[in-house]
Amino acid sequence: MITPMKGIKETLRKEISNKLSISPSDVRFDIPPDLSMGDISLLSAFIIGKRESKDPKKLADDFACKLKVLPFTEEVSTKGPFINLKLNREEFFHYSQKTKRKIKVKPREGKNLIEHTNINPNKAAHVGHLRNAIIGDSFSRLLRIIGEQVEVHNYIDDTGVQVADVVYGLLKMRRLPPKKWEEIKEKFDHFCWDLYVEVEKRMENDPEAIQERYNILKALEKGKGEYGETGRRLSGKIASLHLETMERLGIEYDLLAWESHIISLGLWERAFSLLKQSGAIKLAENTPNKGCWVMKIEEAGKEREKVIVRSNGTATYVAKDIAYQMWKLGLQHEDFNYRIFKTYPSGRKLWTTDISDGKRDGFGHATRVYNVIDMRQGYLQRVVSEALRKLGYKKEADNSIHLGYEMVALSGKTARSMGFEAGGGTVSISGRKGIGIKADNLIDAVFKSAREEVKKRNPEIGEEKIEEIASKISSAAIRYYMLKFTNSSVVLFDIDDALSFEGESGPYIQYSLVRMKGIRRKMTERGIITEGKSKWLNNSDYWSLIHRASQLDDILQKTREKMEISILAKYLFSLAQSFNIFYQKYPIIKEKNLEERNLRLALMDIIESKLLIGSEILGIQIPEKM
RNA sequence: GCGGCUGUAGCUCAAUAGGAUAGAGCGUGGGAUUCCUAAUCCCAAGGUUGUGGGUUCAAUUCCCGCCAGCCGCACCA
Repeated sequence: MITPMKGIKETLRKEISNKLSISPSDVRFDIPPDLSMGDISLLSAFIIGKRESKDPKKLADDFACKLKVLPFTEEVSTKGPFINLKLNREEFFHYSQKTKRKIKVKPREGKNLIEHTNINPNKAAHVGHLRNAIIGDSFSRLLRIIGEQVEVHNYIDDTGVQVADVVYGLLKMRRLPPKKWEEIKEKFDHFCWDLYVEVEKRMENDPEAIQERYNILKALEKGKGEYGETGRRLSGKIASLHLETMERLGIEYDLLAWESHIISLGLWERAFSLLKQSGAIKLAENTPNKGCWVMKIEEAGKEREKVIVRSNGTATYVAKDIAYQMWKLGLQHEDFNYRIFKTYPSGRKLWTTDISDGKRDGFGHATRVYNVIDMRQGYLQRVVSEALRKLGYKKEADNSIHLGYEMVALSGKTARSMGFEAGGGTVSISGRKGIGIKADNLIDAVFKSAREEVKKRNPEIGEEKIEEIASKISSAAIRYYMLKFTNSSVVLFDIDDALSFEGESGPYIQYSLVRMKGIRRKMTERGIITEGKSKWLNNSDYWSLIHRASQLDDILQKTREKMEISILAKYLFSLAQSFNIFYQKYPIIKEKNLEERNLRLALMDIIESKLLIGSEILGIQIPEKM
């Protein structure tokens, strides 16, 4: 239940359950549709009435009588079965003022390991990858702001087929070994994007190429020879380019974890023996999977078999994932070495796993692991967690959390504008076919459009400053666009919508905050000084603003619980909107009445504090001017 | 075939654990700037919440059937 001011709600819950002699879980709050009815509504009469088959209206009246005196509360009334509380506005206002920067969500114990991005290091990142990284990054920011321990990992599959394919393309189709890569004029990952499409076409009907790919694949695991070396250079170079792309949107990581290191560490061997020992997997004898090690999975009352180890003895993708998930949760003995990969301008250090050199450090050993992966992987994620359960790690299985979201597809209009076939409907992104919008290109386009806008509005500002502002605006626009949809909704990526700086968008929130800054600046310029304390003046517009602002803590808690950043995004937009409406009606600097002016300023401060907390989580930076 | 998700305004999406009058943005039509930033604000039009039943004081929300769409169900990653 979202109600204003989390702290007050908890006090009320205790008090009410005492006075009515009902269980605290029967004390359920809501917000009345109109604040003239009350500020918080109490739904207990419904719940208890239903359970004890009593008339809820009578119960409500009865309860209301017993609740004459409550903390923070001025008036208790009923409307049918609803019990509505009116808070003492003056008291609430001062409380809000005092606590405007505090976050009252209880941080959970233990370390959260959040793994996101995980892009195959063989070609440029596209808008689908952006959704992943932005959701993962915002969720990390949320937990960190709440005060929890967070470690962000980016797993890099440098031994997979996708890398092998581009190695094939570079060496066999283009004759471009690493030392010739500087001849490539285009951005390297963009070059590989097109090359990958060509390779995929070749692989469709060239058995020799397919055989060669298999040889490359084997070489990648060892990391030796021309193939191994090229693969290492390729994935290293592209992973770095991905990091640069993400940095443009303010996304940073703590650790890069390389699949090749996981393999050479031998995590799978230990997991394999544990799985055999515990009986979690069995050697199939009669089924179609004869000769494979399989795990029985229960799905909708039916038993299915999932192959974990192939009949040729090699481990499948899920198998390696089980082993690695165990490492993340501290269930493996072996550990990597680590060294610093790069230092961000913020001073934050990005580490990388290594095996040959470096030192040991305390990565992993997480209490909770959030794997940010799209929903198509839901089945495999369940298999991983089920494997942990079968190994007896029940708690760890519960803490292996799939933060799933739907994929990004191109809207028909956008797909056609880029020259892709798009019947009437939408078009799925496909790296293989080269269908998609590259992340860099999107960022460039939004940036360019933002720069024009800033220039137009602020002709006096220098080029460098303009670019700084434009980059903040474009980043906010893209991030908000990717965060405003619920996880379960497929994002129909529309380039015009993504380019928009108006309406429900990141720049809208920035604009509101920039205006607030502007008001404060103007006041200083004009030498207008406000007295320390502001007095509460009753006005329902003022009140509804405070009421809305005070919901932030509940929103944060719910966002964490549901792992649904869109809840916070929507709330921040509506809060910014409330301020804009308020501001239109109630000027601040112009206001002659000192008490009114001071109060409006105080309200602005409260809204600003809440918006700043939220913007930090969404990864929206606030420019000086817009 | 089995399983999952989705179906809400012209379009893209919200709607808290079943709550009071289903809300935003875009688009459309009209309006607001001598005044703190018009990337803003105001007004209007726009809905049988896919469909048929059921549960109840109350259903967009829960249950069952049907229709439509998307996604999984590899000895691919």
